[in-house]
Amino acid sequence: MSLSMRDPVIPGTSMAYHPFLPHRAPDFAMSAVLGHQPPFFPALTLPPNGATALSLPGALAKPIMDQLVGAAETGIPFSSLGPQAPLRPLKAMEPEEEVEDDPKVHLEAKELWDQFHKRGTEMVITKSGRRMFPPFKVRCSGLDKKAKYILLMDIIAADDCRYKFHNSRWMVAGKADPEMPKRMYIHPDSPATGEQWMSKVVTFHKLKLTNNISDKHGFNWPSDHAAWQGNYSFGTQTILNSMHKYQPRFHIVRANDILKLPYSTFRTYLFPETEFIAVTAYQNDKITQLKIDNNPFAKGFRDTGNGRREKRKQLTLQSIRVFDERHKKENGTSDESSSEHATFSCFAQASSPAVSTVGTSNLKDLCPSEAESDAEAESKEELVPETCDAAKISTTTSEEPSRDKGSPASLKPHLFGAEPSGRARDSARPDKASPDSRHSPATISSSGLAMSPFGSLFPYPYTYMAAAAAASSAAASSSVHRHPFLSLNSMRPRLRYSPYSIPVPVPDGGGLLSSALPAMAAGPLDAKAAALAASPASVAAVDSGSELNSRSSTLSSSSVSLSPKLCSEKEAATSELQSIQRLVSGLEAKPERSRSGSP
DNA sequence: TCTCTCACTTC
DNA sequence: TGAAGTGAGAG
Repeated sequence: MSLSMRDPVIPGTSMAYHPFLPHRAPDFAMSAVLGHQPPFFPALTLPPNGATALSLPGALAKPIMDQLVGAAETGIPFSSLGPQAPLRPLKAMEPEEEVEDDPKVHLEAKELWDQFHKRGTEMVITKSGRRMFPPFKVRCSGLDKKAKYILLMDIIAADDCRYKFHNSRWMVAGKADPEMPKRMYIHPDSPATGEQWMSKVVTFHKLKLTNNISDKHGFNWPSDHAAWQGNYSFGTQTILNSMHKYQPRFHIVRANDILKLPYSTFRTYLFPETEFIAVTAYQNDKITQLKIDNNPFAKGFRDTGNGRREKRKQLTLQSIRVFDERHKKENGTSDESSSEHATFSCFAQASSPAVSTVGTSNLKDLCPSEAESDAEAESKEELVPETCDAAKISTTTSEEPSRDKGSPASLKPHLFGAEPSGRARDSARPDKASPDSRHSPATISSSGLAMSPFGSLFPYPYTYMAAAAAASSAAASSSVHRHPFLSLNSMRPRLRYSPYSIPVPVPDGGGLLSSALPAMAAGPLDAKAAALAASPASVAAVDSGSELNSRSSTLSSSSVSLSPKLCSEKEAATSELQSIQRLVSGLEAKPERSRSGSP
């Protein structure tokens, strides 16, 4: 029983979406119901507001990443820190005075990202790790100045395809390779106050991309808490598959301690223009040139200057001219002008409303196949400017609350772009002022997304503008229909998504940590199980099931079998519970886990 | 396709 | 000054 790496891309429940999700969270929750405490949480006590939290005395405080990395590098198995470290329960976690926040995130250097995106951004991955360029930078606003936040970033597979660069364009070359271990990058300044975050551009330039599955820059969560196992690890390098398409995600978590992450609400933001294909060597010359032109470190390769590129150019200039002359005479024309847009086709298509389909999910719609004719490609090129214009509407995303828990049908316009998102949304939310031009005019409820019975792409403008996926639902575990833009989720005001909930009393007016989904609080496992059989309509009330509904209703070619999954989950739940019992009883040694994680 | 080394860059 | 970040290009 294991979710695929790409699972979070799939629209689903906010719970299922949670990056750490705890595909085994329900198991743990069940154990809690039965009175078992998670292993390594020696004296777990529940704070008065119902939240469950622990903190490490300073040891894991800021800068979190440095210390986590340090622990990893010094060979200290992080998983061993749990029982040995002086864990202490948060005694009286006073219900904080929680100032309402309404985070908005603005992508920095959007124009540059757009330039790359329309050509099909490539990011080089190496064994030792390469940085992203352009670097992922955002500016936050709307945070509670005094509250502390942890900012994170991860990169998820954008679809289920493997690509190849053929005839100057990216084409689908088959099904995606097996997923790599998932990694979450915690911004090294975390946690910091909202004021601090808002005072500067938050940059994730230190995150590196690698194709080295043995990479040692990752480490598991310092606990054998079931919810953390086998899902995400943390690290400064994220492992990707070459020739696969990826989508970076940005997360805001209101929490003053990293150990509260599993219990906290994630607000997730996607910027479609940051999508890219991982490569070990650049495929598209235009991307190479863009990198050279814009990356300071690549200055030496610019035409202007005395770098080796210039020297080399001079040396080969003559031979190139001879070749060009001959080539033109033979072909009469050059494909130079068309290749630029052509290379973008697979990117543009993935986000263009024009290619949304109604009906079952069709990979070919997501990823242009090689069989696609040039004529078709040409026609798609015309979409490019339009799509880009839509993208320019805003780079600021907002996690907007949704009060729309309507039926799937009522949400279809959001999903398929039948009408401008703002209109549809505004009509459903008359009390919500029209968003300004910088902010998302659209808000999609998680249930709506999850309930999409068609598996079609989310229209680009909508997804783009409503990228706030707070709680964003990107979850789910379908191996076929997954698209980050579908992972939009919003909830009724202030009802934020909690990674998983522990079934404890949740008093009204509780803090952030008490915002677990009611359905899950009532019994996560049961809720999930119920959701398995739920009809699309019923999912509106059971967020945790939306993932599954989405899966069952959208995948025509999915290999996922729901019932077996449920069975296996229950079996695993039982096994997990037994394991926890043994651990609590000290009868079982902690399993040593690979720091780099395993798929 | 991928890995490694190189010359060149920034910081 | 040196560590680290670049794409090129050979293999």
